[in-house]
Amino acid sequence: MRRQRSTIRDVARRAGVSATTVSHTFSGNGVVNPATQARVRAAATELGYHPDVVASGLRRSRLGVIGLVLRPAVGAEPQQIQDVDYFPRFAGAAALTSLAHGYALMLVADPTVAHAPATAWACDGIIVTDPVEHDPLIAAMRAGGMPYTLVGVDAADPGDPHVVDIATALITDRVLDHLGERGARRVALVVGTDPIEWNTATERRYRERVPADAQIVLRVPERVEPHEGAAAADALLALPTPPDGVYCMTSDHARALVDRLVARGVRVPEDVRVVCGSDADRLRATAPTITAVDLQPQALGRQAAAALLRRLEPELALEVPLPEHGTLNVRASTGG
Amino acid sequence: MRRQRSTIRDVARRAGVSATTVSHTFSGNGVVNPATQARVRAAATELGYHPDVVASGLRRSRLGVIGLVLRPAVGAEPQQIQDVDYFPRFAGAAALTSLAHGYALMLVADPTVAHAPATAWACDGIIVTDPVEHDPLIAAMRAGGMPYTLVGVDAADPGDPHVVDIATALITDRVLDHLGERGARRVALVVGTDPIEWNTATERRYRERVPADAQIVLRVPERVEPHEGAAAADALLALPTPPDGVYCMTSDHARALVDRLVARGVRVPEDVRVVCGSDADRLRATAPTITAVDLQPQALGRQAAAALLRRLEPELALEVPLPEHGTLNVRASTGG
DNA sequence: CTGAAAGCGCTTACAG
DNA sequence: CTGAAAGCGCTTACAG
Repeated sequence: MRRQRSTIRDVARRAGVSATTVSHTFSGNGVVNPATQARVRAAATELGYHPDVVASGLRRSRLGVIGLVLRPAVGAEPQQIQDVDYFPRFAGAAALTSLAHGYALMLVADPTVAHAPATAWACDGIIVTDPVEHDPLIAAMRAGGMPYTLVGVDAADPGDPHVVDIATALITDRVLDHLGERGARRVALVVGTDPIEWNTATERRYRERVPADAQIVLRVPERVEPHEGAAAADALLALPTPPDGVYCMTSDHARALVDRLVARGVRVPEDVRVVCGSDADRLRATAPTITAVDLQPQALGRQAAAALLRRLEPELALEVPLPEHGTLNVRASTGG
Repeated sequence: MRRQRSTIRDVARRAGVSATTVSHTFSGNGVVNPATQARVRAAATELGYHPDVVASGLRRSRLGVIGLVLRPAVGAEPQQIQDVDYFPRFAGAAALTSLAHGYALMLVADPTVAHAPATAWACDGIIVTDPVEHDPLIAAMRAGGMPYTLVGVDAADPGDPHVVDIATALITDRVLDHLGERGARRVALVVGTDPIEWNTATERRYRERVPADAQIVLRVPERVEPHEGAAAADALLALPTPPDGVYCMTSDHARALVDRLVARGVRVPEDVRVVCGSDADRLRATAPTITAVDLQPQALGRQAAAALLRRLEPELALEVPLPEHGTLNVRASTGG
């Protein structure tokens, strides 16, 4: 859709020089007589010339674009975007960090998905949140020599250094500690099924901390009707010894779960304390409000962009603040 | 940073055909014998070949990228991003709508800003939120033949059809009506100074609705220390007849303003009712919570992406839900 | 300091 | 149905 834009040759002709000289003038490479430069710049201004980033990107193999793969939003319908709280904040912060260093941030579809627009490969590096176990995208990026940064570790390759820490074990500790402090003696875990660190490492830590005979783990797929959270509540209440605390990872499940508990006459937090693993509007919008982990999406977005920028431009000195992992927004569902 | 990727010629050589045939196979243009196609695809798979989007973009003048200029976040430091609530949600929704139709969404710097990465021009069309009066970016896009969609109207050119309606007058009416219902008889407007529709059309409507001798308008720049909101509170209280209602556009000003009112012993909402023009976390996070306009950023993001996609691909049949303009999140600052 | 020429990887008339 | 060739707009050795 670009069209009648003028090219480097138009400028060269108008300034009475070669395309090389125009290129040198704008890129700063080579040496150009200041007077000549002035002529070139004048001609460019008159013609409204901008160097074509696509052409130069093709030539130099450097586009000035960072790709961001938001998983599992990919492939989902716009209406289905899960974490309205997490993903947009993450992306916004990553974008601003990138822009501040001369890179645009492009939200791309997972290129390993069928029929994905190939645009995904038109970037200098890719941020992936969140990598899944044995991620085909990671394999493809490695094979293609595409620099990347992962937010959360690929369980199949914990040694990969290009990972931004999401501190899942620490967060799990904080949540279990908090539930314990608020009087929970028997805590159930309601966890998603996407094979991402956030799920798998949470369950692993839970099983390390909770005695085997007291473990209650319910796995509920992320992309189901919200009332599955209600079904989880029913399942927990149907146990011989129901839990008096629940750590529920996703916000829509947590909301539905708490609402069902209340509807069935269970007192929250007196009978059951609940913490959600990801903060969201719906947790604070209606009563009882639900205590949640602040995953610090903006801090993580900055971290991820900075990590990738350091890979792309090693000479860049980038300082970004660390996330305050394990921050809890304490609300009514744990007594305050 | 792309590197040892294989090219169309590698595939052609391996499959024993010409580059033309490979191109035809992947693009669907031209006619290729199915058996030949199979050979080509096999060779491509073995080599891990992906068509290079940059090269094809250069040739076809179509990249599959929609640009998004977030103004006035541009040029601001990452830490300064104003509307953590609005912009990320808008961008997230626009991105998903674009992806669903084969376009990536790229967050770009305002290309009219000095030293902006030229990447901004490497897209098929641009969404601008929010255009400023006499926007140089709009002029540049028109001159360059870049398709665009504006979110909010450029006051200098109200006839431009490529605008997503943000319904500022209607929203102003709803806010003033609400303040009136809650007992405000004398409403002040605290408005930003960026020359965008959101500010200018709000003030215009306010002046249409409020008798001239009762108008109180304070203009406070958007990008100042938050305590300027407190200064606005002081200024209002210093008036001979202080207002009993305030419509304050930005959330950080509104938060500081309300906190100062309370600190000075003014009762909110009994003495002064306050509505904020843009919802944000800080309005609902601490007491007194503040009533706010839900600007429907996600609906607007979808609208904007859809409008631009229709321009880029006229044959596309795109249905996206309309925003529910004028929705208020009613909170303590107007009595509940 | 300046320019002619080759080439980045692809697409597209055009000829066969 | 297939391929040779030109060209998208730029950059970069290289020669002068």
